[in-house]
Amino acid sequence: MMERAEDLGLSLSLSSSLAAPRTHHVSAMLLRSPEKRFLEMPLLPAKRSEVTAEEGLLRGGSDEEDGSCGIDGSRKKLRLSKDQSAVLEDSFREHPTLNPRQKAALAQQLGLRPRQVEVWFQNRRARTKLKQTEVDCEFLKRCCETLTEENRRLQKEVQELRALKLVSPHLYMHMSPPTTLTMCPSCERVSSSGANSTGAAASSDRRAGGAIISTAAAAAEGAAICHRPIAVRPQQS
DNA sequence: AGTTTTTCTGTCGTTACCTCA
DNA sequence: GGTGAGGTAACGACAGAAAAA
Repeated sequence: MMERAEDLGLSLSLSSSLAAPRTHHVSAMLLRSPEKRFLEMPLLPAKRSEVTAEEGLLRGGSDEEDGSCGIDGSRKKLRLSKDQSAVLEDSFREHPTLNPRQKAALAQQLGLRPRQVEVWFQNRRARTKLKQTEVDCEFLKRCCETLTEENRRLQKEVQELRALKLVSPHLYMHMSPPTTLTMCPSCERVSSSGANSTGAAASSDRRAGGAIISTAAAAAEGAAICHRPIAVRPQQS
């Protein structure tokens, strides 16, 4: 609450009551988004860069303070310096989420507004998640290929055994037929090693811990166990 | 102690600016 | 110089948790 007040003076968009920010956001949105603006305020300029300085103030006010707003009210896009990015990256590696104190300290250290640091972390988390999703996707694709290949191999084996049965039944009789093609019981959570992991780590949205847990990593544990048939074992009768 | 309201902070989806090929 | 793609800062909407009333 108190730390939140630090932001207050710097960004109007973070004002405190629920109703106020909402209405403020709405007006900001109307000024910012061409489509919605068209729906409700068709006379306003169509592009953000065409928004006047007065409207720029309505939009948030804080831009004025850091000089990121042009004379015409258009907001110049801030490009973080390499040093700033490096510090933020380091900080992110240390803790992907910031408490208000850390945020303020970081902002001060970098000469940015706390809101900017906050946004940077939000975007950084989003990027990390996106990347992880891509990795997960790639991994699952490979799993699928492996399973397909395995399936193909086993089907072939079955065909061969059937052929053998037809050609030389007596020989076949000596080797007891495979009774079952059993999938790993870990699918049913019986495995000793990774039984719990698949479900438990299914979600990669972990707020409190801050750590992003890979779904693929979780799946990997499960998959490594369950996609492999335990045995096609002749059963002694 | 339980309920409602407020505040804060997270994700998600999107926009728009900027750079580069 | 114009253009499209990709990266990313910034934003609004919304949800959920915690604190306050």
